[in-house]
Amino acid sequence: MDKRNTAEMALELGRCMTEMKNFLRQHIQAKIKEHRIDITFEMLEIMACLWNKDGINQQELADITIKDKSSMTYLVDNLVKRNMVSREMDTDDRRNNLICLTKEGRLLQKKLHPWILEMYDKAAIGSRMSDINKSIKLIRRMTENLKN
Amino acid sequence: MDKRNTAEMALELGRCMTEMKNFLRQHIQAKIKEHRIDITFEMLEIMACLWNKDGINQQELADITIKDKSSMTYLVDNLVKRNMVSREMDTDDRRNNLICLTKEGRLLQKKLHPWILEMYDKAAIGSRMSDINKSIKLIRRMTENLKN
DNA sequence: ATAAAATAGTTTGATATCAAACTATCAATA
DNA sequence: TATTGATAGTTTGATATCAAACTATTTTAT
Repeated sequence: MDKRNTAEMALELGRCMTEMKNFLRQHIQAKIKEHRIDITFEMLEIMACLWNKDGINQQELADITIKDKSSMTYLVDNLVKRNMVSREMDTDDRRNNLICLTKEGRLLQKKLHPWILEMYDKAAIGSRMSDINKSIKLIRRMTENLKN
Repeated sequence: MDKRNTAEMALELGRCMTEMKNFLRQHIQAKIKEHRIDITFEMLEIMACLWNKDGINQQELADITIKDKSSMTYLVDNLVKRNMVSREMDTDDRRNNLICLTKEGRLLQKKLHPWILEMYDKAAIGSRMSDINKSIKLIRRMTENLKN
């Protein structure tokens, strides 16, 4: 596909990114189903953050996952219902809900986290770290450009 | 942000991509509001396809925009309500709905399309076409890896 | 010290997405 | 030509997103 100018290429880049995310989503959904786990892809995104760093607040989770804070209320509600996390009051700043993994939440990590990393590894096959890094920088610059 | 392995970098890449898309979305939404136009970002994605090639069917639109075909039914319904497009029966293959721009749809193109391209141009400032192309290839390879 | 601004979270209603089941039409083939 | 499979589109119900208005708390500035 030959694009004539940078605008068209940026558009094509956006398309690829969406396509990749969709495939990733489908794969992970399939794996979740295969493991008979009652959770969605979006909830799993939250869990993955917590496996990395437990006990952070909803806003931080929203920033990391690039989601709206009202979506976060919704998703955390659902994770609480599934006994994966609990909301703990932050005594230092009472505006915060600290989201903490339950025992069940950590159990899920053992089951799924290695597999998720493996999936990303698979995606990255044949790509040099320096090249991935360049792409990250490129996209970050584009985002910055849009901000101004 | 220093990542230790390719899996983490692929993850970070995904994050950047989502972030960029969100910013783009916000900018475009703001512009739509400024112009007092009754349309959403998602509907505009469809319109942009049609400005490029009019009279294609819903499945093709879904493939280009990476959307579900049921989402397409929904979005085209809404564009028809707004008099931006019409559904025309394809006499060669009666399974197809050919989606055609109305006069109003083409009028919107004059108003918004140059501005949208300008927005992508702005995003691409400071990036070489060859670099954008490398990123596209990288992401396409990752998607291919996931397929197998 | 207090008023104003910023931040975290919730709620609401509109919009969009997704998967799965369904209808209608076309294509392949035996 | 009759059956089977593939494709385009719709419908449904569950899920997720988004913006905007709102409450509660904390921070900043006067």
